[in-house]
Amino acid sequence: MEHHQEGRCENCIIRQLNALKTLSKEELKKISDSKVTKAVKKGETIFEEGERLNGVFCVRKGVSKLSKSSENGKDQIVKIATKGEVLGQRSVVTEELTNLSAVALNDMEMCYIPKRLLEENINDNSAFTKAVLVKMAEDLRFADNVIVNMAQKTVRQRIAEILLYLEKNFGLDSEGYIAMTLSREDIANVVGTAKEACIRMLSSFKKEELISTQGKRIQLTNKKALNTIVKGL
Amino acid sequence: MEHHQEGRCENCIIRQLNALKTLSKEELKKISDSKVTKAVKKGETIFEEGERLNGVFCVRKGVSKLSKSSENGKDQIVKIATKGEVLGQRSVVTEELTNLSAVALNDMEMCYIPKRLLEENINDNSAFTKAVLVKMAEDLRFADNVIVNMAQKTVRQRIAEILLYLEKNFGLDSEGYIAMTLSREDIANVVGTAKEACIRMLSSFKKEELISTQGKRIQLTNKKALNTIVKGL
DNA sequence: CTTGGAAACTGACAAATATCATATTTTTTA
DNA sequence: TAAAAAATATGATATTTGTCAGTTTCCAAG
Repeated sequence: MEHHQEGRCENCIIRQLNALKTLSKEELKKISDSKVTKAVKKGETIFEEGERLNGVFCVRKGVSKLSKSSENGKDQIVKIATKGEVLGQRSVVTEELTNLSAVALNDMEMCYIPKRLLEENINDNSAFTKAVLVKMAEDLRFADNVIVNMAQKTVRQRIAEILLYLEKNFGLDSEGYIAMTLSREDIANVVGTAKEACIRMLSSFKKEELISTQGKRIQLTNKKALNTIVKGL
Repeated sequence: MEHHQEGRCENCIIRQLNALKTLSKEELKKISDSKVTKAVKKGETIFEEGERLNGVFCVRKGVSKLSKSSENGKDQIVKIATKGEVLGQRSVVTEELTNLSAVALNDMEMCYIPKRLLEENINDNSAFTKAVLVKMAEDLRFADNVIVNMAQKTVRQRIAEILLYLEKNFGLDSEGYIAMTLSREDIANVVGTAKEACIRMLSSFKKEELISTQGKRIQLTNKKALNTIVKGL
């Protein structure tokens, strides 16, 4: 990972999205002075399960997957984090080792903010703490929903769901394909199934004319039907 | 549900376990004066998915299941909450409708603390906010682990796991059975499978002499083997 | 007690998913 | 651009899990 100083927190786009927005100009200045901007290339690891984190990473650009490997060696992607998301918050809050690994899905740019700068705010600035809390509460709700989906929905339903999710969150490229491409294996690791089962289901969707593909790019051609599948009909 | 004033927050046992421990005597007094103690009988609903909560529930006694129903009508139990747990925190923090339903698994006793009393502290008392935050961070880590288990482990592994979990968390009764009895259906709803599959797996464990049962009570007779199963061998 | 209803259990079968083997296509790199 | 590597695709088969249709056991109310 390459490091270089650059940009001011006061002007940071992601400030609109995360808890930093509750901080005053002076507080931000302080953080800005010690934060480090890092560029991470596609495929590189940002941190790994079990590491001790001494700070958090704000995603400025690019997309990262947060995953955990189970005893049998398979990876489970728990979350896909994009611009404005903060990685490693939980470990910093609880002072525990990381529970998840973070890997860049494309070229990324992120700010590393050392823990000690945040600790002051978490301990004394309740507006900041509350903003972090609200974010975590939302993450928890999201996680609970994922649990229900994993437990109660079929692979077919879950794959339909992630396709709609990807299009909704990343939009389309100039040719109408979902702007974010995940490998079939990553898709499988998000929905918790085998790579082959995932590929097969995509083929089936293709035959049913719900999607079309070009290489790893996917286009949703019948969203209404996909939505119906998600609901289990 | 029956309501009656009773007990002081200053003396509350659960104060040791949750964020209330960060509050001063005066702040606790204030809460104590407006909180309401409620008795909830086995099977009764504490709140239901989609309700607006105007406060939180501290569990003083008994056990509750937190569940969410999926589109196909099945229930998924996301968490089992016991003494010291606070229900409804997330909805109060985010000002959203509840995401989960809470139902008593046995006779319970809980304190209802109106939202407005907590809001003051969440907004101004950063030690309190941080305590709530840390708790939520732990819940989130737990939830991420559940996602991985659901996605990557077999029903056999997950049932072995919940049996060990129940024994570890609730201990044994006088005859060596797990002190907390869940119906087979509830167990199925925790591990995300059909009731029949759950019953069959328990029968199989019985034949393999890993457990023995009496009615709905379960005794673990070979924990080492159960642990091995959880790890996938 | 006894008895009616719920919960637990079992069997048979269907459907979904995993696994292994291999072919084909796409992407990367030399 | 060709060769190598990686990703995608598909077939065959085994395993797991779900569903439906019952029977048996348990337990609480009368």
